[in-house]
Amino acid sequence: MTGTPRVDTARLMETLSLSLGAYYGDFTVAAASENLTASQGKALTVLRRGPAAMRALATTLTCDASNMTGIVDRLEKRGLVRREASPSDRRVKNVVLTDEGERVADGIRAKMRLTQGGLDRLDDAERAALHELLERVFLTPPAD
Amino acid sequence: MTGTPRVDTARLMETLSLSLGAYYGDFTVAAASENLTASQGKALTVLRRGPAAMRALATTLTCDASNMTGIVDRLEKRGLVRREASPSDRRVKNVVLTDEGERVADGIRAKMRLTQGGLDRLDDAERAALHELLERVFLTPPAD
DNA sequence: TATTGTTATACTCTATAACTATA
DNA sequence: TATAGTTATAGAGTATAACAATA
Repeated sequence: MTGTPRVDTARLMETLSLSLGAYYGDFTVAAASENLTASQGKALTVLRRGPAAMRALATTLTCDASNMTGIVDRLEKRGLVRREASPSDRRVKNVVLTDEGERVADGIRAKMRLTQGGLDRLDDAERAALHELLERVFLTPPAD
Repeated sequence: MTGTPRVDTARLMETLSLSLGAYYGDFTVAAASENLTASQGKALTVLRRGPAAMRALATTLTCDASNMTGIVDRLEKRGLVRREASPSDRRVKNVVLTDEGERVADGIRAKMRLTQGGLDRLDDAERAALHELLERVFLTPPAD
């Protein structure tokens, strides 16, 4: 058997770019339906994994630390997160998702209809394959 | 054989979020190294596929049409794109990549080291599988 | 000395609404 | 009437540089 035709890097990057655009568009619409910007929604999504210091949050969102102040300010004003002083290091402030914030974060994911619908097209084996391939490509630290 | 354990939707969405976040971070850093914002880099990437009207560009980038004016203004000022009057409809302006713009767009993709390195870990069959899965999930119109 | 979070600043992105020139 | 592109405007994101508090 000849198998599937070879997919060169340029084509794969193009497909990744288009896929990301579709995912990000879906996410942005879902966040907007909760009256949140994409950055605010992204911050909530990250915080679903647990509390994080301002600095760590900025690193995860790949933006400068100074940006987090305004983003967290707006989320805090809406009662979606709160700042907590770190017991171990008085310079550090941990950002924690409130119950309302958790509810909104769940709502965003639930509203990502295009992505959910796309994933529904895959059977169990395909879902497992996609999961593993993504982990290999993006979430494995470089051998170095 | 029991096969791979089942990957539920929540877990797959989480991995997608992290993976595409990594891709987007890689892209943003690459664009910044060419002194471009992510939106400007995205516009160049889209234009690599061919000229596009302002409106079509806005639709592809999922932003309001009014935003394109400023983005294209800045790209044009740097000589990376140019506006061309459409011969068929005098209201329409087609945005075209200049040679310099094409060079810069290629440069961005070449500098996405993390993504390229990640893709290098896959063999031909795995690359083909990833490509097909992404197309199925994100680039196939909903059955409706 | 180095680090955390904040502030001040300047520029860019973003949506909404109103305008113009075409169709 | 409807559509393409632009302008004006206001709010939000973004990086840089400088600062106070703490390590």
